Amino acid sequence: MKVATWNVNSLTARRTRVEAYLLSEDLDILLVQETKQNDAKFPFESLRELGYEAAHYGQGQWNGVAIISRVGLEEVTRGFGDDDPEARCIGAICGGLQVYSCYVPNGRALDDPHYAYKLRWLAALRDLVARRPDGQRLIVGGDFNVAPSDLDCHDPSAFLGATHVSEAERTAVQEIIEMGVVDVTRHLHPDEPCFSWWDYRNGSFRRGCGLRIDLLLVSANLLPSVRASYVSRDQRKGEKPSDHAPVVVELEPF
DNA sequence: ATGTCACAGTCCCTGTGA
Repeated sequence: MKVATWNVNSLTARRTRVEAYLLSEDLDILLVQETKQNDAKFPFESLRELGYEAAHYGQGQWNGVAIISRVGLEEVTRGFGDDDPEARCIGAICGGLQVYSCYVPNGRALDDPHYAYKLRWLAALRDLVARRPDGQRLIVGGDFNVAPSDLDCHDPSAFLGATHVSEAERTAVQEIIEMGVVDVTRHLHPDEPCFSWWDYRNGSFRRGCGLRIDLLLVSANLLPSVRASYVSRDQRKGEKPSDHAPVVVELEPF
């Protein structure tokens, strides 16, 4: 079983790339963020021809999250069941896994109301993880817009006073992890940066100036099944890349 | 180097968000 998360920065602009990646990577489940399209535009038909079902929570030109699966897709949930007005979380049961695709608010700046919204949003996600049923196999994947530690940032000194690295954001992510999930890429690669995002500007990718902000949080009961986790860096290369690369986890059958 | 994308509307440029 192979599961990936990918902020595609517009599925309209990235559809061909996403479809090619599903096949080349032989994915069972892809958790997508920033589709930036409404449900009417989502390529359900095209994905079906490739053997995938999909569920989409779209919001016009902003946000938008999806789950693409070839191992079943049931019990789809949109949002947290609270009053979040933005399309940032979709859940489903696929192949015996409860999966969520999450697009955590950016925050913009520490003194911006969007930053407070980001912290509230992460607290709501923590509560969602906390109240899962005993024994559930859970994967929460997405663009967290938080670099959990300094190893996840190419230049921590350049980010002083910025979002993505603040103590409150890191604490909020840590509080989710304390609910019994594991940041699986970091768990398997304790010393490598494993960046997943590089700014389009400044030749950031070429210069290695990235962040690790796309995470796969897997419930601890899945750890014995975990075989590998890695970043598909090649997807940041070539024609019209997203500014994010996909992050993958491979699981043995359970 | 405030250096790139993608989107929608003001519609072939500009403002916004990332």
